[in-house]
Amino acid sequence: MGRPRSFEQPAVVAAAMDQFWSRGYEATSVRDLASAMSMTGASLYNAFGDKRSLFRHCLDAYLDTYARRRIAELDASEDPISGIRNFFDDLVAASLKDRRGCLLVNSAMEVAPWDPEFAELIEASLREIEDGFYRALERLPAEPNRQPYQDIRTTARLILSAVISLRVLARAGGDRDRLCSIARSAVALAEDGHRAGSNTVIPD
Amino acid sequence: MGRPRSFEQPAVVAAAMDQFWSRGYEATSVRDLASAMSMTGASLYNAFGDKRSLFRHCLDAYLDTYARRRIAELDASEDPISGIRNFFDDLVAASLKDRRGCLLVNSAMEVAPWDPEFAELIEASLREIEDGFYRALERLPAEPNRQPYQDIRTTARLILSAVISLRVLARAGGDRDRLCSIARSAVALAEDGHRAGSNTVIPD
DNA sequence: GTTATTTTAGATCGATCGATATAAAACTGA
DNA sequence: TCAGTTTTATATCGATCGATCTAAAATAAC
Repeated sequence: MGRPRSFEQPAVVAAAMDQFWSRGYEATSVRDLASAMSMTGASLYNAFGDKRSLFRHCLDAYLDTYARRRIAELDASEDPISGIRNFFDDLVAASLKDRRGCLLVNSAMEVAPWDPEFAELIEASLREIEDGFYRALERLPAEPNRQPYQDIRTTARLILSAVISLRVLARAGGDRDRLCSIARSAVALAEDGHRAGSNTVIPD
Repeated sequence: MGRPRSFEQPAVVAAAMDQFWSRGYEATSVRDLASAMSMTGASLYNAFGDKRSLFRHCLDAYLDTYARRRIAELDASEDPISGIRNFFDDLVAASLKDRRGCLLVNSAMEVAPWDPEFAELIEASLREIEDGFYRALERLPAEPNRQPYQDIRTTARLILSAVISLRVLARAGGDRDRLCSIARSAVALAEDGHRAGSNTVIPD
């Protein structure tokens, strides 16, 4: 069986994830990673293959720890509207406390354009989040003072786009007002239904 | 006077801008830049100081060539609503043709968190765009079938956030439907007024 | 205890990073 | 024509990049 490992995989992956999250993929060196993980470079390569594979582990861990956790809470919410409101309350609070933004969105910008495999994973993950909003909107009963949704899928996409811009502005240093404005508009979108779609944009 | 320069500044800055736009700041090497600009590294350093200063020139050129041009067109539009619609029509078309996204948004993600001076410039530039939407909304006359705006500033911010998420998804490979959904919702926001803001998010 | 296997630690690989030193080349003004 | 000035091209600086090699350390199986 050989010599046992002196590190715990979840802990060192979390440490690596923090580095990628803060600095991005390119700007994080293997030595930065090894230092943050309290490992030597040789152990890192032995355990994870290379920098790219380690990043894959980190992205998976991020999705399980953060993104899917929030979606699961949304699915478990009794009232979909308050579920979405809680989602954004949590998102705004977390984004103000931690200015690194969202590893998934950061990677969509930096990694996806140059790595088709990661692009596919990121696209699928964004779709997972979108689907979470879709399921929440589906659960909404028709109410007299709410307009019927023109297209639940479109509304879910708009709520996802609110998440994205909120995360971008959070990383870029946007203040509380900006983040709350976006969060409020996303919640209002879910509450009121939306009237977008009546005017075509770019028919070609 | 000495030997005259054998390059034209606007042309080589545009070439450098394309590199930063495609690959980002960190992943673009000085050799990449020199090659794209058809200059030697020495000439590059002689003319622009260092990599960071060259990037500053590129960001300024981007703002003048792209961002401010669109805002100027919006200001010059006869009808503010069709001005905003044209803005997003142009944005969607450009984003589908060119998958690099927006250099300003890309830099907000990669550069702003680590460079306070660029963070300030980027924040001010985003504010410039927001102010363009603000001026357009201000020009809108009250109409019977449109709700009065609760807050023009908030609406302008939401339209800016639509621009941002549209640009992020464009760079990450989002399809036409996604981009058009966002563009439509932004135009609808301007057309209808918005009802966001009734529910407080994150009082603390 | 011995052997086999795996993980450690430290040194180091060639390549590339941003930046510069040196000197030839190309111009202006006298 | 020639001195003065600036830009050019080439070569290279020390540092760091991702990745690997060697060998010592630490375990399990026997």
